[in-house]
Amino acid sequence: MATIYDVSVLAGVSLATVSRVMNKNAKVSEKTLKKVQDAMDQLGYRPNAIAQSLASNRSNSVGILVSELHGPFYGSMLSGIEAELRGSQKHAIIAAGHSEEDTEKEGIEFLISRRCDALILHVEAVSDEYLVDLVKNEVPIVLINRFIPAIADNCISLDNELGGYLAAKAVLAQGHKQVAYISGPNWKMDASDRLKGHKKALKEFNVSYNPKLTYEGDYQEVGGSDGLRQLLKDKQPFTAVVCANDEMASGAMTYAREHQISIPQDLSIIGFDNIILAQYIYPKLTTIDYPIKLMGQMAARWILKNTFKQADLEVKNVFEPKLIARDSISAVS
Amino acid sequence: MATIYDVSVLAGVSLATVSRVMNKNAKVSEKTLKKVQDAMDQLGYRPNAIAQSLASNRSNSVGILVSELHGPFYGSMLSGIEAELRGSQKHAIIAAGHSEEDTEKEGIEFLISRRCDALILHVEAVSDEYLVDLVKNEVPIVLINRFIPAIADNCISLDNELGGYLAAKAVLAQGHKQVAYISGPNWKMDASDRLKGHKKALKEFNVSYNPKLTYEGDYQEVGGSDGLRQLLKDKQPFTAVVCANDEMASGAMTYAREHQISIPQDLSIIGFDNIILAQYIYPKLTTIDYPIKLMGQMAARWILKNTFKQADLEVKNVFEPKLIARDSISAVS
DNA sequence: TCTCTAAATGTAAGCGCTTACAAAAAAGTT
DNA sequence: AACTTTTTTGTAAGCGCTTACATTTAGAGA
Repeated sequence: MATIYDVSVLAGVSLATVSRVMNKNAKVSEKTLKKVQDAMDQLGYRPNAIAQSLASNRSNSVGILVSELHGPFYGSMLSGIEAELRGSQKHAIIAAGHSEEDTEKEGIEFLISRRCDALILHVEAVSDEYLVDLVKNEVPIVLINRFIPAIADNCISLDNELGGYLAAKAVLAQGHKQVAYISGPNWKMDASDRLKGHKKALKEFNVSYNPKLTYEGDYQEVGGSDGLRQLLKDKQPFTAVVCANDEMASGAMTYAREHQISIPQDLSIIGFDNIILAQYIYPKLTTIDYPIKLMGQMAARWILKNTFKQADLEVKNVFEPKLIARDSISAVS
Repeated sequence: MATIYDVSVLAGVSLATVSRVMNKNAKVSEKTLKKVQDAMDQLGYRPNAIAQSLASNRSNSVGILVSELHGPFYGSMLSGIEAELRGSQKHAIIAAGHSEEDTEKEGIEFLISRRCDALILHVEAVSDEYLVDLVKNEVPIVLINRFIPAIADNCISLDNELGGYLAAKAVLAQGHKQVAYISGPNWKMDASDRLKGHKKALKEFNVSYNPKLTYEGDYQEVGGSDGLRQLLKDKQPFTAVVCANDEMASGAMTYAREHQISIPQDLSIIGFDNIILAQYIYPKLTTIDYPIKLMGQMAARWILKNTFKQADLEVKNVFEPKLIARDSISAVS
C-alpha cells in the first residue's frame, strides 16, 4: 500500500508538501497541488489513519460504550450518534459493557487505550465516583441516560421522574384510583426516578401509594408477565398498571390476553420508552416517549462542540419525556 | 499519560524489555518482570494502542459495515460479532452504509484507512465485481448475507431460496391453494432468492404462480399494509399471504385488523426473519428463522481463524433457515 | 578456573505520518 | 538591480511502540 513517501517521490516534492495537500491547512501552489493529487490518484493512495493519529495525537474517533448491542434502544442511540459524527468525518469505536461493573471498566480502559478523542458512555454498573474521577482526569466524556450533579454538564439525560409522573398521570386522569406499578430493578437510577415520579402523581391525585400494588421487574418481557401474575394473585384490586418500560408492558399484555383480560376494557396499561415495538403490538401501547436517538445525537454534538471545537453547535442536556397516547388506556367507568 | 519510556526508566530496564513483558512473547526473568510490572502499576501505564498498531502493523480491530444501526436485525448481528471478538481481545469499529452505493464504498474506504485487520461487510448496493476485487486486493473480508460464487469462502449467507420455499410450503401444507406474496425490493438478492424458493414450492404443490397475487414491497411495515390493500383491491381471491419479511407481515396484519379480517381464521400470514417483534405481536407470527446473531458470530470467527490464526475454529458458511410455527397460519377449511 | 552455550537484556532502526523551523522562490519596493 | 517582504517548499525531529540483531550475563561442562 502506497505511503506518503511514495507519493512525494512520484510528485517530486517533499513529504511535508504532500502532508499539506492532505490536510489543506497550509497554502500550496496550484501547480504542486495538481502534481500531488495526480500522484495520489495514480498510486491509489490512502492516508494511514493510524500513523496520522500517532503523529497528530488525534484519532478522530469517539469511543462508545453501550450495555448491549441488540435491542431497540441501543440501536437507535447508536444510529443517532453515527449520523451526527459522520457529517464531521469522525467515527465510532464501540464496546459493550453488559451492565457489569468489570466489563464496563474494561471497556472504558480499552477505549481510552485506543486513544479515542472522546467517549460516550451508557453505563449502569459503575459508580458515580468512578465517573467523576474519569471526567476529571482523562479524555472528554459524555454520559448518556445518567445524571450526576457534580458533572452535570457531561450528562445527557432524560427527566425520568417527570416521565414516571406523566405516565401515572395519564392513567389517573382517566379516573383510575387503583393503579399497580411494575418497576425496573430498583438499583438502577432510572428505575427509581420513574417510581419517584409515579408516587408524586399519585399524591397529586390523592391516591395513596400501596406497596402491595408494586412489583419489581427486570425491564424484560418476563418481568411484565410475572409481575402481572403476581399482582393478580395478591387479590388487591386494580384497574390500571403502569409499567416502567415497554418490554414489561408487552409482557403484561401478553399475560392479560392469555387470561382473558382484555386491554383496555378490563385493564389499562401504559409503558415507558416508546420503543418501536410499542406501535406494533395490539392494542397499540400508550407510553412515554424516550427520545434516545435525539439524545445520542446530542451526545455526539457535545463532543463535536467541546472536543472538536465546532463552536456553533447547541447542546441540550436534559430531555423531557412526553406522553404518546395510543390505545391501551381507557377511562374508568 | 505515561509512556513505555517512563516505565523503562522507572524500572531501570530498556524499552525492549518493557515491550516484552507487555507482549509476553519472549522470556523475561522473574526479577525484571516484577520490576516492570511494579513500574507500570505505579505509573498507571496504559499501552498506546495506536503506536502499537503502527509499529506492529496490526490494529487488532475489525471493521464492520452495516446498512443501519437501528432495527432489530443489525443489533443482533453486531451483538454476535462483538461477543465473539471480545473473547480474543479484538474490537469493532463500525460504520453505516445506508444501502447506498457511495456511502457503502466510503465506509469501506474509511475502514481500510483505519487499518482494520479485517472487515465484516453487510452491503447491499455495491456490485459483485467491486467486492470480488476488494477480496483480491486488500484486507481480509467477510460478507454477511450475500453469496458470490467467485468468493464463496468469504461469504456467510443464508439459504434464502430454501427459506422462501419453506415459507410457502408451510402455507401450502395447510391446504392453501391461493397464496399471495409480498416480496422485498426485487433488486435485492435476498428478495429475489426468497421469491424463487416460493415459486419452487408452488410448483411442487401444483399451484400455478400468479403474478397478480404478487406485490413488490419495501421490506418495511408500510410495504406490508400497502401490499395487502393492493392485493385485496385486485379482487383476486387468496387465503394466505406470505411476506418476505416480518416487518411487512406485521404491516399486513395491522391492515387486516383494521379491516375486520381476522388472522388466521380469515387469512393466514407468514413472515420471514423471526425478528424479536414476531413473538410480541398478536397473533404470534409464524415465520422463518434467520439466525443472524449466529451468522455474525460466525463471521467474527472466520476472521479469528483466517486473520488471527486461531486454527482450531470451525466455520460454517451457509446457514439454513427453519420454520418457526406460531399462531398466524391455520388450515384451510 | 576457564570455555562454551543458552538465556536475558539492550541497541537502534524503523512504522507513516505531522509540524516547527529553515531555506528557497516569488513578488513588491525603491 | 538590489533589497525587503511574503509565499511556498524542504528538512528533520519526533509521536510511542516493535523487533532484528548485538551484547551481556548466567549456567553447564571440563
